[in-house]
Amino acid sequence: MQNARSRHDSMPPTTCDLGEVPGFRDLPGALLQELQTICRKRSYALGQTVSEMGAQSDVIGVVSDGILRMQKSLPDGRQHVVGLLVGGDIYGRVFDGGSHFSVEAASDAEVCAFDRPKFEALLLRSPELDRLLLLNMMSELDRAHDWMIILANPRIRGRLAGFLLLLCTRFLTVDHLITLAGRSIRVHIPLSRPDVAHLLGTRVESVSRALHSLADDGMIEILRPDLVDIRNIEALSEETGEPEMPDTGALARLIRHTAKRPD
Amino acid sequence: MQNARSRHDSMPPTTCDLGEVPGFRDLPGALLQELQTICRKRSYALGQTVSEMGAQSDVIGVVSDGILRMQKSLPDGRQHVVGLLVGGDIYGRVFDGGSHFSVEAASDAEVCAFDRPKFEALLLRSPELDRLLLLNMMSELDRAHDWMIILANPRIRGRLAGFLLLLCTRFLTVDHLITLAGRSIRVHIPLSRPDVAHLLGTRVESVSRALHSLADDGMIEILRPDLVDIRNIEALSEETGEPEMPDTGALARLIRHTAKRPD
DNA sequence: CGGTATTTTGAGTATCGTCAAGGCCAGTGG
DNA sequence: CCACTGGCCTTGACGATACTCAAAATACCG
Repeated sequence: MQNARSRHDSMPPTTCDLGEVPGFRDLPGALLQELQTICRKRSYALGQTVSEMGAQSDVIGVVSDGILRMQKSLPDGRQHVVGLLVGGDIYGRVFDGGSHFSVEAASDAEVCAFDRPKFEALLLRSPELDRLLLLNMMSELDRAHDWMIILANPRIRGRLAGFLLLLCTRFLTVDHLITLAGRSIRVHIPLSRPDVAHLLGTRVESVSRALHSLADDGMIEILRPDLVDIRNIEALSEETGEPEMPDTGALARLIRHTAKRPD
Repeated sequence: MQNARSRHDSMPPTTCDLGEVPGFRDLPGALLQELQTICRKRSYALGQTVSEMGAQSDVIGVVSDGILRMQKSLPDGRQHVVGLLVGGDIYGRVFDGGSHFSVEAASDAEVCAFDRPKFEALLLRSPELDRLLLLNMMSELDRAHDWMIILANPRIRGRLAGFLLLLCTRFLTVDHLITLAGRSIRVHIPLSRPDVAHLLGTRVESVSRALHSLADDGMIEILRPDLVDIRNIEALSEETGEPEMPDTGALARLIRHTAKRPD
């Protein structure tokens, strides 16, 4: 973690192009300009700490590329993942409210970092930015609820199925995490087994077994530990028991996409 | 559900006293006045539907008394609780963002209902109100994360312990849900067994067994199915495995409160 | 007091957690 | 270059836990 260049500057911080970031690109030009002036681009390598839980980092961040993970630090030193952040997502304790989690890079990632006081000042002056933040918060809350429903599945297989489907729907638009390979959906899992296990409330062995169990039933194919092909998304969806899928629309499109090719 | 008076008017709607509601009582007087003029008090009986998931209810609500539950409706008709709302909590799809859940009364409850367009207009003019909403959202998100951690506990006993502790810390300031009886904490569980079971990702039988298991170990005492005394909150806290408790401060105060009386 | 719904208990089975061992891969140092 | 180390993933065996099904007991309501 300290071996290469130190903490925050694997790359020299520069202004970043917010026009590229989903959500921000629709903001009025003048506001965008102003945001540009108070932001610095920062790059993080996989595993680097972006923001500590305890310390008041006084930074508001917007993910511009890659994936970050929110996690709560447990007193015993372990970390518990409570969510993932992708392009356009905002983190940081605005107005000192909530957000008592730390942030780590789940892949090589880039963020736009804002000085908190300046960001808050701008927030008070700009209804558009304020609204963006509010909506962001709301969808974050929605996603947390989706997580809860997945976690509430009594069977590991079901939880894992829900997890995979969540990755599909959430990361469909993002990056190179989801690709369509033939008539199956290729999903990259941006978490290590221990993290997945902890997130799903189980152990690594169970995750491994459940994953291979799904593979044995032909629903998925395991290409690498962190790369699986979904061959039968409908079966996977039924596996969750509760067809309460996040964003059924996107899922439906995916299904049609994969079903379009006969045989 | 339709047997008594119809949907929204068990009591004639009147203006409500926002000065009583936590969070709102600290708002500037002028703003409070303005809020008063666009709100209507509504009363709901236990089990009544406050807000449907699909329908754009065009209402922003603030809980003034009692407990509501947020829940997602599953296609198979069942409902999955994803959170509880108490005095001061805000619900409704502001700016049409997120919040795709329905709301039901978990007890007899009162809410202040705002007309959505008017509320949003006021929101744009008032930084204080906006900030209140944002902070509310953030703490809601935090709580969802707490739920996730509880749900991620591999053992039912642990999940149930976390659930009880969450009730303690969250409802400490609220209503008559938490009372101090002798040197133990009396907790009212505002959910039926099926709801608790579904929320914790298990079955009613397991909930019952886990509850009685905790009782056998002397950590709690079951007075009624929905009323338990916590006799040893520290043991209960350890039971969760992950001392990642929500709001350790309030918990600590509780512990001190119960520990103060020697025998 | 009876009827219904909810909660609890019981028995059997499936699932999952636990412990232990082995394979795979990357980084390290000889 | 290669053995070594450590982390991660997988597999196996066993015991504990939790789910399923069924029935009894309790609470709730008129």
